[in-house]
Amino acid sequence: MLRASTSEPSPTGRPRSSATRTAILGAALDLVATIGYRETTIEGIAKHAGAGKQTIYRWWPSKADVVLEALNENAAREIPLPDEGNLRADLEAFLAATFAAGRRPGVISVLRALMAEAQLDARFAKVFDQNFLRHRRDVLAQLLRRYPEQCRADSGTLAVDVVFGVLWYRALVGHRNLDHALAHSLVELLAW
Amino acid sequence: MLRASTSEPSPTGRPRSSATRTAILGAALDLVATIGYRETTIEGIAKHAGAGKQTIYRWWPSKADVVLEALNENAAREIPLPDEGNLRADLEAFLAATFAAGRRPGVISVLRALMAEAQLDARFAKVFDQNFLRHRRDVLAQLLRRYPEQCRADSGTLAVDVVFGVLWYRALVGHRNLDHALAHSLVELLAW
Amino acid sequence: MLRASTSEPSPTGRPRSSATRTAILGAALDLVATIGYRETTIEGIAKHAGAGKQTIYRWWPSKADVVLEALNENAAREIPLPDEGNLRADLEAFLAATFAAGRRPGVISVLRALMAEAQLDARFAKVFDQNFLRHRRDVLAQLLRRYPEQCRADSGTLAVDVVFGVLWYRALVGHRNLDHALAHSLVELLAW
Amino acid sequence: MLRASTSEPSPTGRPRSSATRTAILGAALDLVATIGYRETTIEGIAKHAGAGKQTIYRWWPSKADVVLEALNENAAREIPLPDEGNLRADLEAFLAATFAAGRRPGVISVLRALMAEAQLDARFAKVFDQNFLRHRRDVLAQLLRRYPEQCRADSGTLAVDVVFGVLWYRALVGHRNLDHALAHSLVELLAW
DNA sequence: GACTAAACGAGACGGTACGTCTTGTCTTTCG
DNA sequence: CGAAAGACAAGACGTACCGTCTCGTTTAGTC
Repeated sequence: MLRASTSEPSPTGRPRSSATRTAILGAALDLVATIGYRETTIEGIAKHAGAGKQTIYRWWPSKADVVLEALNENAAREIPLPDEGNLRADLEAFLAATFAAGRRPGVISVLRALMAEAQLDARFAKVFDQNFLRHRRDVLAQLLRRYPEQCRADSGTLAVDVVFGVLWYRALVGHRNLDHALAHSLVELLAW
Repeated sequence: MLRASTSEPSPTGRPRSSATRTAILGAALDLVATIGYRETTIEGIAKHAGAGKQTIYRWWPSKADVVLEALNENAAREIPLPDEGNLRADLEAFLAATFAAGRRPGVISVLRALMAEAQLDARFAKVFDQNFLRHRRDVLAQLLRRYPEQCRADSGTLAVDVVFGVLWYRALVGHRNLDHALAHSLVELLAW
Repeated sequence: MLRASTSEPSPTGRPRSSATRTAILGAALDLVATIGYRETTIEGIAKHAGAGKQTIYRWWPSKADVVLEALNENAAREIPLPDEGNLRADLEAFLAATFAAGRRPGVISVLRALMAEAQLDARFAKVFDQNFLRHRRDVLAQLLRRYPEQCRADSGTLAVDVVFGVLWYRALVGHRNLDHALAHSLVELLAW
Repeated sequence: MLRASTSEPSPTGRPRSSATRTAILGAALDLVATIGYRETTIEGIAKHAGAGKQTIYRWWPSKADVVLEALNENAAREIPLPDEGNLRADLEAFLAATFAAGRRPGVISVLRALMAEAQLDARFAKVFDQNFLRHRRDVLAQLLRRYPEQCRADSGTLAVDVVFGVLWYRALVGHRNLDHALAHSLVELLAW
C-alpha cells in the first residue's frame, strides 16, 4: 500500500470507478434510511448499487465504514465556527447549528448506529473517533479556548465532554429532546 | 406480583428450573468477559450452560436481555444514596461509588455493549432504559432534589444528563478516563 | 411379567383411561387425514386429543404405532374369506373386498405412510408385518391352499406375493389404479 | 441441453464446482451405508463432504434427492436388455441382472429408504418415479413387447407390475429373499 | 376416611436438525 | 486488471419436535 515517495510507479490497470463508489455510498444511505441500519447488509448494498460484493470489500473493511464515509460525504462536512465575540453567543450558535444538522432526517439514527458499531468493533471505534468525533470535539475546544475566562469549566477538556456528553446521552437514550431549551440551559451552565 | 387474596390458579406443568436460569446467566457473563459480547452467541451460552437453546428463547427474547439480567443479578443492584448534608459531599460520594462499580472488571465493556444493542433494537432500548438507565437517573435526581439551591443546573433534568452524559460519553468514546479528577471537576461545575 | 395363572395381583393405582386412549387414536387419524402423516407429530396428537405427551409415550413407542393401532381399530378388522367353491370366484371376491377397503378415504395414504415408516425403522417393520401384513398374507394363502390344482403359481408363496406385490406396487408408485380390470387380470393370470 | 448454435448468454459468475458436487454425493452414500438413511442428515453430509449446508440446498431440494442422484451416479446406470430370442431366456437374464444389482451392498437399503421417502413427500415421489422407477419399467416393457404371444399377462401393463411388484414387496417387507428360485418361478408364471 | 400408587394434563428441559441468512473469499467472464 | 456475477465454506439464527423429566391433580384400590 505504501509506496516510495519519489518514484510513482504510475498505477497500472483499470482505475477505480468513481461512479460505482458513488452508487455504493448512495445505496448505503438509502437502505439505512429505508430499512434501518441493522437490516442493511453488504449484500443488499451491492445489489442495490448494481455492484459486486467484492467491490465493496475491496475498498471498505465493513458496513460501518461504508456508512460513515457516506455520511461524511453527504452530510455537511463543514462545522461552522461562529465568532461573535463572546462565549454565550458563539456557544449558542454552535449548538443551534449542531442541533439543526441532527434534525435532518436520518442523521441521528445513522449516528446512533455508528456509535453502536464502535462499541462492538474496536477497529471501527478508532476510525469513528478519528474521522468524526474528534473533529467535532476539536472545533468546540477551539471555540472555548478563545474565551478561557468566560468558561466556567476547564475549557479544553470538561466543557467539551459536557456538551457532547449531554447531546449523545439524549440522542442515545431518547428520553428527552435536543431542543432550544437544552441549548440555552447548557450555555447558562457553562458560561459566566 | 400482587395476587387476589383467595383464588390462585396454581401454575401447571413442570416449574422453571432456577438452576438452569442461574447457569445461563453465569455462562452469559463468562462468555462476554472471555470472548467479548459480539462473539458471544445464544448457541454458545446454551452449550456453556449445559442448557438447550430453546430454554433460553423461552425466557429471554434476545442475547442482550440475557446479559442485562445477568448484569442486574450479579452487579451491585444497590446504588448508595449518600447523605452527608450538602451537595458537594453527596455528589462526590455518588460519583465515587459509580466509578468504583465501573472499575469492576468487565462491567464497562458489558455496559457499552448493551448501550450499543439498544441503538440497534428499539424493543431492547426500552427494556434497557426501564431496567437500568432510568433507575440510575432517578437516584441521582433524588439526590439533587435535596439541595435545589446548591445546584447550579436545573436540578431535575439538566444536571442529571450532564453527569450521565459525561460518564457515558467517556465510556463509549474512550478518549479519557473516568477518574477522581473528573468527579471533582463535575462537582465543581454543578455545585455552588 | 409372567404371573400365576389364577391369582391376579390386582393392579394398583389409577387404571388406564379408555376415553383418553380413544381420543388419542381418533386425533391421530384426524390429523393424518387433515394435514398428512409426516406433518402429524406426537405433540400435535396430544394437543388435539387433550392429552399429555407422556400419556402417549407411556403406551406407544412411536407415532407409527399409534396410527397403526388406530387403523386396526377403526378400519375393518375382518377380512372376509369368501367360499364360493372355485378359485376364480373366491379370488375375485377377495380382491373386490380388498380394493373396496382401500377405497375408503384416507386408508391408502395411511398404509403408504406406515409402509414408509417400516422402511426407516426396523422395530416398527416387525410390528407392522406381524400386526397387519402377515395377517392379510395368511388369509390369502389359506384361500389359495383350498384349490392347489387350480392355481398356476406355487400356491403358498409366489401367488400371495404376486397379488400383494402388484397391489402395493401400484399403491406406492401411483402410476396405475387399483380397479376392477386389475382384479380381473390377476385372476386370469393366477387361476387356470 | 441443446442450445442455439449462435446466441449463447454465457453464464456469469463462478461456475459450479464439480469437485464439491462429487464430494457431496460421495459423502451421502458413505453416510447412508455407515449410519443408515434416517440417521443421515444434510448437516452431516455437508460436514463429511467439507461443504457448506447452503451448497447442498442450492442444488438439491432434499436429502432424498441427493441420495437418489448419488445412486444414479454410482450405481450401474445401464440396465441390460438381453436378447436371446425367446421370452424365457430374456426374462430370466433380466431378473438375474436385476437381482445381482440389488445384491450390491447397500443398494437395497437405499432403495427402500427412497421408496419410503416417496411415500412421505409427493414432490419426491414424482422425481423418484421419473428418474428411477419409470426407466426400469420401460426397459422391462420393451423386453416383453418383443414376444407378445409368449407372455401370459397383458404384456405392456400387468406383467411389468407383477415383476416389479413381487420384487419390491419382498424387498420392502423382507419376509422372503430375492433369489434364483423366485426368478425361475416368475418366468414360469409369466411365459408360456 | 385416610393412604398408596399409578395415570393423567401440563409444560419445562437437554438435544438435534431444520432451512435461512449473512459473512468474507474465491473463481469465472466481460469490458 | 477492475468490476459484476455468483458459487463457496463457515457458522449463527430462530423454530420445531423429540423423548424425558417434574410438577400438581385425579382416580382407583387397600387398610
